[in-house]
Amino acid sequence: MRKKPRQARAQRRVDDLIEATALEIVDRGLVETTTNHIAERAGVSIGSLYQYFEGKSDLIIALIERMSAQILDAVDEAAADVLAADTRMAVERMLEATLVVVDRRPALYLELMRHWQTTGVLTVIEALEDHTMEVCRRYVLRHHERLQIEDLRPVLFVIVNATLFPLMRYLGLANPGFGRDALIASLSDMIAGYVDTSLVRSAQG
Amino acid sequence: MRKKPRQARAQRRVDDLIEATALEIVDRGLVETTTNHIAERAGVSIGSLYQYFEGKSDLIIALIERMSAQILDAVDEAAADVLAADTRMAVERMLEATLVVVDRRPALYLELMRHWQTTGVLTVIEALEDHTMEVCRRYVLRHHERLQIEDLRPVLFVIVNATLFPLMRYLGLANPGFGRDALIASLSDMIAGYVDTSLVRSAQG
DNA sequence: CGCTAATGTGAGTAATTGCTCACATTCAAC
DNA sequence: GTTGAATGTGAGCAATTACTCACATTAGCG
Repeated sequence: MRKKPRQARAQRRVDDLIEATALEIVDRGLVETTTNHIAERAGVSIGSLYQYFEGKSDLIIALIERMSAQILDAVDEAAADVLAADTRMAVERMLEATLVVVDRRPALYLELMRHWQTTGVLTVIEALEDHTMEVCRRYVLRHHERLQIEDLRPVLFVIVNATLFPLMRYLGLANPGFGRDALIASLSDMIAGYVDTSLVRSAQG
Repeated sequence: MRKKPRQARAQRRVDDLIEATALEIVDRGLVETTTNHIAERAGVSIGSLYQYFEGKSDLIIALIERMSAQILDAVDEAAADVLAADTRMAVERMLEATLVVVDRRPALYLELMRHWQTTGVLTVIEALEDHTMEVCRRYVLRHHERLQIEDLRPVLFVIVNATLFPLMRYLGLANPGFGRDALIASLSDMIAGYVDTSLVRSAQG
């Protein structure tokens, strides 16, 4: 951000610009969204936009940071309830908690996820990934007697990404052919089966 | 494609343009790649480019179709060898076969995968997804006595996407922190655990 | 009020894009 | 060789982009 707003009026401008960014992204798509359009939609002159933001990606980063904070909160809240549960229930609860947040602005989350490799989006995704891995790590350590895993890194990587990406891919499907519950059930089965069976087995062998 | 090349010279032009598209994508990135740059790199005038291609996305589609054909061949070849094997081995072999193809032009595959939601890329991804699902379906049917699954659709969806995306995410990491073998092993464990344990169990229950 | 800093404006610039079209060259069949 | 179709050229147009800057307005404070 270029300059911090010192008056309430300026803070409102900044908020309006970020909200307009969200609206434009939903309507036009991330790539076609331009600074001029954002300013117009926010009812702000293009000059003011450049007073507070470096440019398009700066605006997008500000937007995503707000959104990811919501997801992180939801994940943490769910994690607290779930640390003692069995693996399948834990995964299911975490997925559902995430989807509650996403459901508030599904089109926006979807369009951003479509371009998850864009600078800015990726940074926040990685933070989310790290955070989720940390939650998983805590879960595994809590259940260390049951779950004995030599190298956690690839395991956590697979668990997080094998959940996150099918989920977002599903959300992008116009005609999935099966319900969201079936997806969550399948994912939970898979992760639980992986953690509870393969890992213990490979730790024994 | 706008007009089909009738002479050998024109066919060479078309090939050069597609190859130049690949080179430009690797050097500049998919978004920054422009028709003018592609034409210049191919040593072809921009006018000729528009004689054979509608525009940028048309070129990209042509490129990706060539690439996906290679992967589909590799998948089919591996599938034939693997239908009788146990689940873990089957998954491992399929992943390795895919990676052999990707390793021929890793930067190109990576950059395209980064933008997998782009029109054109997505179409080919979906074809690849469908094809892989069909291979999985054949595997499950072959082992129907061992694997009894009620609704295959969500299961196959999860299997394919939980494998494909972590794999491509891994390839995009500058500093993964663990080896490719560890990734393949983890993914194979997960899928095998899912198919061999959870599914059979849920079919019994 | 009067004054300064903060805030706001939007026409305009420079750069880049996709793409066309009038024209030049080459091929292949006769 | 002639002729017509296929192929090739690239200057340049129209549209769009990010972004600037000279100037106007407003807030806050004595």
